[in-house]
Amino acid sequence: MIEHGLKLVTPEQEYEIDVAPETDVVSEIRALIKKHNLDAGDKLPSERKLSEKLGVSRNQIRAGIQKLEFYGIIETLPQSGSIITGIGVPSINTMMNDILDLDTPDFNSLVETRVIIESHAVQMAATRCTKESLKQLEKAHQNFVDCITNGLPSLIEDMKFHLAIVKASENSVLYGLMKIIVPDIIGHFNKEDICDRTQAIKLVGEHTDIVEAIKNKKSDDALEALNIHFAALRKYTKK
Amino acid sequence: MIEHGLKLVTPEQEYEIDVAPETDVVSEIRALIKKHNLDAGDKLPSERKLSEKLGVSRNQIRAGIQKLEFYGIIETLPQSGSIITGIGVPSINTMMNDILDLDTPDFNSLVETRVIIESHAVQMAATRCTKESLKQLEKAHQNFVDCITNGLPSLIEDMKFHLAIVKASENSVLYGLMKIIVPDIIGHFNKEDICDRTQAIKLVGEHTDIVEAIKNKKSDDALEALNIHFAALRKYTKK
DNA sequence: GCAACCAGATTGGTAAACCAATTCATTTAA
DNA sequence: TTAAATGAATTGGTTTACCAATCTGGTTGC
Repeated sequence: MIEHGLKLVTPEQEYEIDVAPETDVVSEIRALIKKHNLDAGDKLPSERKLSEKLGVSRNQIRAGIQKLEFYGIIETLPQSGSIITGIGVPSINTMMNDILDLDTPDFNSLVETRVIIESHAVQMAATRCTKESLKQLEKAHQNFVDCITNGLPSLIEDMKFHLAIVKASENSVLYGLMKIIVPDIIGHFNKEDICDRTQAIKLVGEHTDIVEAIKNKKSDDALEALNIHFAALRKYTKK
Repeated sequence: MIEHGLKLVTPEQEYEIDVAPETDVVSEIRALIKKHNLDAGDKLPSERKLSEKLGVSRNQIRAGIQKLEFYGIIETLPQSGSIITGIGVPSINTMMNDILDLDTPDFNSLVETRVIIESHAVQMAATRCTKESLKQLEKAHQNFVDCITNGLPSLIEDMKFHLAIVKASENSVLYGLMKIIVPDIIGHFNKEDICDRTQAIKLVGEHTDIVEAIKNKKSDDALEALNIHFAALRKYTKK
């Protein structure tokens, strides 16, 4: 059964890459979001309005919205409307469970993969990150620090920081994959509910080291700083 | 605009991991596929039949089928029915374009990411692959060899082989991510249409080296063999 | 015997009507 | 003046019925 997941296509068939159906409803809606500068939390026009505005049936609008919802870009509330979440990350939990036959996407695989991605990303970031993504990285770092100093839950901000690292790698695919993984990481950590003040402060220092290394274009230092960061983190989770 | 992709959630909210709605239609259909031992090419029962059988409205059935179709698990033909493709890999092309605002998911990022994933996977496979996944790897290798010797297009089988390597790493997440990437790799390579007999034979040798290294649990050798393989491949694509 | 053909049943796709929950402006009572 | 109450309008969700393409199986004509 599982092997079916491996089968890409029978050899004699031509492999058809599904090129997007062009003026797709999804694209239209996305364009509309962009055009109206809709932010996270804003409401989308009602399905009927969209149906009329885009000149397609409400069914198609609904299909598009459902897809967007699956992506995690919007969330639709019954009898109320669809709002923009700005999350935009499908959880690999459900996705993997649907695509593969994974019974339990194990945490070790998750962490292992995360370490692989970030280890490369941090070096790539140090060698080639742009001014813009560096700025975003520092901003994410600052947000994390603020969270810690104010005693607020910092897990999300922590992941955002790490996401910013991968983004700074300027590798769009790697960034995309990281985005797919992140919700699962957060989910697993949330279960264990890690929150230790002294540890948190240590994390800030480690984050700072990483940022500094990237800023100074020291690829090796960045990797080392990341490894230190992960070592602490790993020991902490291996309880 | 793009930054929205980074926003996971506003700090004050609780992060809600979407646990699957249990007896989802998708799961039911998947269970049905498994139960009836449906293979690729087989037809799914009609929407109406499914609706009656599962005791839910046809709309829900349609939604589930659409999701399955998005996953690439099934394909639905108008006025005919839905057939099982067995592909089961969503194209990151459309997905990334929808999730992020990537205008052009660049090929370099794709290859770079692939190299990263496989480099680790091949080592992990050498150290910890099971008898079962090793068997699958060898089978995939044999399929590729057959394709080459028969002069058939081998790109798909090639990717299946590499997929089998990652699967042998016994890291489910890494395997999942690889599956997401593969269609795009195939798509890009298809455009360039690489098919050189002498090159192909060389590829077979390189594949063999990789398999042997994994079989002998030689992690370093496996990585080296993979690097050689990629070096040739890269030079070839860098035209 | 065999191929072409032609209805009727079946399919996924679509549109419209309906439902219940929510929203929101207006009214009403304190 | 303010806050609770109300009801019409609006929302997403669901059901229903219908459409056109397809498939199926038997019949017809050669």
